[in-house]
Amino acid sequence: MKDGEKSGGKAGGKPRAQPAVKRSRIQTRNRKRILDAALEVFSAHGFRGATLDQIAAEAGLSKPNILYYFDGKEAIHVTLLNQLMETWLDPLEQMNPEGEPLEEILAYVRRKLDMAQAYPRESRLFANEILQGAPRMGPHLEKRLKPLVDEKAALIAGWAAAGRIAPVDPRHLIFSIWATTQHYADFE
Amino acid sequence: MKDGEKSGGKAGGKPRAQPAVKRSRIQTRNRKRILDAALEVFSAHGFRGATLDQIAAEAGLSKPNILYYFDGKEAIHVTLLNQLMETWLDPLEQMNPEGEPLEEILAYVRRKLDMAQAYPRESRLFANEILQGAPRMGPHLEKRLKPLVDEKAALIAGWAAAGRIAPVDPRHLIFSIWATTQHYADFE
DNA sequence: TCGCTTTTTTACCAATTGGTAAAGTGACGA
DNA sequence: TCGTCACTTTACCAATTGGTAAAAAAGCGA
Repeated sequence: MKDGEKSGGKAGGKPRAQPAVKRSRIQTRNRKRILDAALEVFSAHGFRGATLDQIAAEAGLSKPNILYYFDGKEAIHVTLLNQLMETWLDPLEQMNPEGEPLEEILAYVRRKLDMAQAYPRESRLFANEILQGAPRMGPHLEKRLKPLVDEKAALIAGWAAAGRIAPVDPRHLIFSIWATTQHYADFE
Repeated sequence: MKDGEKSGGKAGGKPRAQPAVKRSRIQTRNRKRILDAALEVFSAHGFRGATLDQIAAEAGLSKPNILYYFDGKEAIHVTLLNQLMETWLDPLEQMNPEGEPLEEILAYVRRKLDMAQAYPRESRLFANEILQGAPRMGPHLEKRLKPLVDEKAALIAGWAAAGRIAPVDPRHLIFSIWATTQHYADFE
């Protein structure tokens, strides 16, 4: 998982993603600048509240220049979301089926909390997207998040069934951990 | 707490709030329609994502007609927030200092959860506002929310000090209750 | 029914916003 | 040194959006 674009021209035109995504030094640098700026602006104002002008100003580039690197406002947002999805899911992913149940769960909470404090903008970005019903995250939600949650929920359910932890609804547990840690990020 | 406007013309002009807010049947009905529509639209799209046209359509009124009743988009939003603030704070307010500590806290959680499920739009409205840093709620936050939280936090701290409940940071407790219940509303 | 007030509509704006076309600039290999 | 291609800027647009002015249409008390 790295980009988020659907396709692209073949050669002459714009430098969009492609099976073999060769990127010049300038492209790498400017795409990074744009995504950094977009994270700042989107997380502060939400998708609709953010403007390309703000992102451009924050990135130190002109608006048309930004549209040279991305297909549009939505493409920037989608790219950002997809790129951060892995980081976002990582704490849950790391939960180890072989570990000591309670310890694993607490470690997960700790990782989530650390992340929410270390990356409040990323947290807000996701919170905002979820509040709007995740209109630009649908495919990825289904493909990555849901299977992962299913898997870990089954794991926790197994622990509970084996009497190794108190019986809880695993989904509710995961869910309230999200909610709490995310809100700590929201308030900084 | 009822309105949210700052002042208003004296007689002939528009029907804004005033020391003595006499409202005709039509005014009462249409203001209600507008605020209902605004709750729907603002909670779904956030402040900047919502448009007056959407609110007007939802309310079944024309845009200029809406601006006859409210000073502008922001005034509608502020009025809505202030009007719902009491409802919003009510569950916490009801926490009884004389009651059995654990029971009171659990009852509070239950009330919050009930409310989040019964009024998901209101919950989302607040969540959205908080995510943006509560730019249109500042004064009320300070004046109502903060004192109330201070009061109840002190209460919980007292219970903990007296050994009647396990020692916890009261603010964190209140906070995580908010977070969790609110997120249940976000996902419906 | 008349005359006055309240409410609603019609017809507009100016500003903002996402986006484009095309000309210009610069780096770099032949 | 020249041509080519990658990158940037300038100059625009069309659509949307919050908001206004003023005319038209209800309401309504006397």
